[in-house]
Amino acid sequence: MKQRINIAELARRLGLAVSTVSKAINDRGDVSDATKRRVLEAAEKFGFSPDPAGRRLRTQTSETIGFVLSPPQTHFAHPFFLDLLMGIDQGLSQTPFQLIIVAGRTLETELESFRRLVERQRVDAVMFGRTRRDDPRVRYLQERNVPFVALGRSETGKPFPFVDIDRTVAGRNGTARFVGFGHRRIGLLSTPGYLMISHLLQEGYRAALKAAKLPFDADLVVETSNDEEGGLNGARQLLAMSNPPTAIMCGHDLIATGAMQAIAETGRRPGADIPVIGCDNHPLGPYLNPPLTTFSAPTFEAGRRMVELLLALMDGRSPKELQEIWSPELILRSSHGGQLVAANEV
Amino acid sequence: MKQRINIAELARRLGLAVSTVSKAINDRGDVSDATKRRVLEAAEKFGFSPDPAGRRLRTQTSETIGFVLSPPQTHFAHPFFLDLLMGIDQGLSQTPFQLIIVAGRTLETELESFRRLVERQRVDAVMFGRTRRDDPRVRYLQERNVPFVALGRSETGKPFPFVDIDRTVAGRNGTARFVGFGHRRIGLLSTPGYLMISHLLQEGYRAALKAAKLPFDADLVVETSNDEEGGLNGARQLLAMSNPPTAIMCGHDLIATGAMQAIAETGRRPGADIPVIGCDNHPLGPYLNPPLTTFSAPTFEAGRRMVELLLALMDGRSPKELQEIWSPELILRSSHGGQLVAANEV
DNA sequence: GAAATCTCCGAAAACGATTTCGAAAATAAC
DNA sequence: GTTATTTTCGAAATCGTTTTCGGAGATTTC
Repeated sequence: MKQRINIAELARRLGLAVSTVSKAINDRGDVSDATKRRVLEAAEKFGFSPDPAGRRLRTQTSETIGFVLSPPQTHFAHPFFLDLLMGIDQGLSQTPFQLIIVAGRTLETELESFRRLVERQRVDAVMFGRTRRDDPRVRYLQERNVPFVALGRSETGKPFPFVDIDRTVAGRNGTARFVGFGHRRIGLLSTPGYLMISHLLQEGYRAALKAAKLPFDADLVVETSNDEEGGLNGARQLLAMSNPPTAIMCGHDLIATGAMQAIAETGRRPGADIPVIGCDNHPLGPYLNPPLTTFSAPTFEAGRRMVELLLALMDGRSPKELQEIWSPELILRSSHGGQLVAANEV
Repeated sequence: MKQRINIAELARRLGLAVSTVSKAINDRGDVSDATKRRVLEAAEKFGFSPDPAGRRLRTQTSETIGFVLSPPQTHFAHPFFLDLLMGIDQGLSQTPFQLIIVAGRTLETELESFRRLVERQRVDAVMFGRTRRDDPRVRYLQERNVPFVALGRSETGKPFPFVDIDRTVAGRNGTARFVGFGHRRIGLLSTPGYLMISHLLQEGYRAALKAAKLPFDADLVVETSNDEEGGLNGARQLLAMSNPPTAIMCGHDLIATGAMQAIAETGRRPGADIPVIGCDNHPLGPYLNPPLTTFSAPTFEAGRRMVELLLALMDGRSPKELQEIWSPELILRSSHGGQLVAANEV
């Protein structure tokens, strides 16, 4: 292990005072350009960089932000989140902040993860996703006054910064597209409605039905887990109805994947016989059978933007002006069914 | 923001000395059970927990370990790594260590990420994956004497701890299975051979050929990028040969996905006409067309185990006894082709 | 050329914990 | 009851940095 040098030693070698060296390195005023240069060069030469422990102690800032992976993400599943992480990291790389991640184990202990993060580890800020309509995490963080930004909005508490990829437009436009193709009974496979994205998806779905003056049938929407298995089971349930849907809108590509499987099980062709649309543009979507029509989800960009919003927030900007809702775009492949009616989307 | 209390204030309220409180909290000897209990209760009551900044400064340990995501992982792709991360986090959750992750941007700046992590951020240890035959990261970390454990072995430097999911057996058993079905020209779609996993895969492939007394044809192995597109292009190249392979072994399920696409493009049926086997048990494998035969990759468990190895290493155990090679298991679905010869795997 | 004003630099005080080492109190030994 | 030994506690040093504030020395102003 190479010998490490501290600021006092560096000052000694330079014949300067510690304070001067510190100011030079942190570019605070009160030090001439000449000595600043001299210090910087020496720091480079001797491989000095301030020990974060000392700095943190003095400045009372950890220069870390915490990210909590929500419980249902455990085990495989969503490339989505990896992409989000990469975006966040990308954004953070321009700042002095470090990203520390922890995975919430279960829904019950999830808040505990937040507490550990802010009360023990003392991160400067927090990020998370999978917001819920009523979200205890939002309440907790606002109560303790810790800066945070979420992926997704919520109905909880005072305004907070977020980036939200709007599931309403996915629900509305997807459903409307089916309507345009002449479908009158459209199934919706969604994750539980307490999740914000699911709630919004269902809202969009209803809005599209209403616009088309179609009745809402509660039996046509089933809430499942956000994975292939959920899609499989949910679609089986829909298809077993006496009056089954003729098209299925899904809250996620993984759900759509399972749904197409279920459709194939009944001897019908997913896409051609029963069209399906998913959400979030899973990378393997184009390789499914048939290739999956879906809605875009620029997760990487969202992550990067979340960092910007967080920085702005910590810089004193008002949360209200730090809320962004992004519209996903329809990505047409072929699972959405025939080209009967060409362009009829809302 | 709730008022935070420090150890001095807690000691004052208890009528004890700071040192006593500290010892009680860290369970160092030299303090009676009675006062220890008293201190612990008071800490709980007043919501005190030691400021990590102070502790780190004094103990000269950061209690963080860094994980570097390798560059090619950027943008979507591998659920693999998320799973690994979850495993690592799971393992770490029993320890005082925090996980901080950074994403190496490009191969050139990757070492820079390591340097920042150990020289500036001063993590106590490091983890990474995607080892290479000649791996500068290994060299750097060993040189600086920082504890680390890798996912995958390497040919670089002195022994170090790792968990390796053995690609040799995937290459050998996959190829052997094709041989058992009577194939004599077997294609191999691998990632570049400087990656350890690819090198091992190719070794396994050659071993199987040798065992079956089949000639090795360099034209039959093509190195591509580790994603769907790589598989697509690689398989196109193989199929365009004057004497194309009749079966294709792939270094990853994503590659296999692209390969099956390429096969379908030529009007042949992947699986039935040209069988394909992948690696790493991608969660969507069962939903591909046809369902993908692959090799298991218990990434979550590997992550958890890596943490245990790391802890053992930091506890003074010799690196040599902290190396584990796990054999992946064949997961039969149907893309490996006909049941011509029933059970003929090695 | 003296006074006023700027520029730089340095001494010392935090920040909050852990750890060493010596002292006091409690217990044991005789 | 005195001494020896063990147990329990406390004072102070230390980790490495940033920041405040005062004081030289250089520069300008009249």
